[in-house]
Amino acid sequence: MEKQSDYGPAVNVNVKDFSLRHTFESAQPLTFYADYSAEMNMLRYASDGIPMLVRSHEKNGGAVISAYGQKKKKMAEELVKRFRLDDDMRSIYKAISKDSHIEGMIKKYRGMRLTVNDPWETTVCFIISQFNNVKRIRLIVSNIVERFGEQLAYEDGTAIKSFPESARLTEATDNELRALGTGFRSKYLINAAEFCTNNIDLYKLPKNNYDKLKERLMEIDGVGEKVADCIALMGYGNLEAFPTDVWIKRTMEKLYFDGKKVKPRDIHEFAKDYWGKYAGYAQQYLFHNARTNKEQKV
DNA sequence: ACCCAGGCGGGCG
DNA sequence: CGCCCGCATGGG
Repeated sequence: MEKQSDYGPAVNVNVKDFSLRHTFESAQPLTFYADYSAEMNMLRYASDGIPMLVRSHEKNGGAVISAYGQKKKKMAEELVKRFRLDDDMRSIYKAISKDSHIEGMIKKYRGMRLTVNDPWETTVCFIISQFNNVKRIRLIVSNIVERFGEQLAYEDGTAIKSFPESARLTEATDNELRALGTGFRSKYLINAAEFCTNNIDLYKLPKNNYDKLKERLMEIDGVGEKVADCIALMGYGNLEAFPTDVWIKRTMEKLYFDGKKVKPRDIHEFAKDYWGKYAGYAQQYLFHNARTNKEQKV
């Protein structure tokens, strides 16, 4: 590893309540393919054509986030948007701290942020996520970036690839995608690439209208209720979304339904009443806690 | 060997 | 509508 300064000039952002490690480990789109070093607390990825190296120095409840790359202003904007640095975590924590369960999780994973990712990138990631596990999702998404991503370079020439746009993936064949490990999801990806390139503009969807946004996203092949919730939350930043996967279902039944089996619809209804406009944040803490406590490496 | 993983679409009643 | 099934793949 060369010196960080070889990657380009630095821009620094000061925030409270930020943990790069907890954010990376909580399995969100960027973290499926970005290169993270726990030792350095550092993330490498390219966003919107800009190669970035992000380091976070965290102490006493605050953090200095530094990005090294070639466009300081763009990088600062990227950091604020991607990691939701404008969120006042104190007030969000206060709003969702409805019981000792959530309080404990906030204490354990304080600083874990939701991320806001490119809508198309998020769509691909969560189509791949279905009937799959996080380790394999990381492998498959990384394979797609390596195979179809645009080749870019840091200031010192170090190579990095960006997430491929939908038009690029319309050129992919079923066999090529299956070779990357996508399995039965390959046809969803092919249909989604075509649809998102020619039939729907993901960048003009009503991101603040939760019901309408989900309805439009579910027009995409391979996108159902749960994946649409993930895209709404992590692709559009709609915090009302409460993705209910197997982990959330289990932990919600255990903590809030007296161990009884309930349907996702009941969980959604509960979450909306209980956590309201910040339900999505509660979900991410519940999800990460459930996975971490099971010590599942998958 | 068997079970599970950030589910979905299609078919049937 | 609700329910049930098959689906690729690798790790525990």
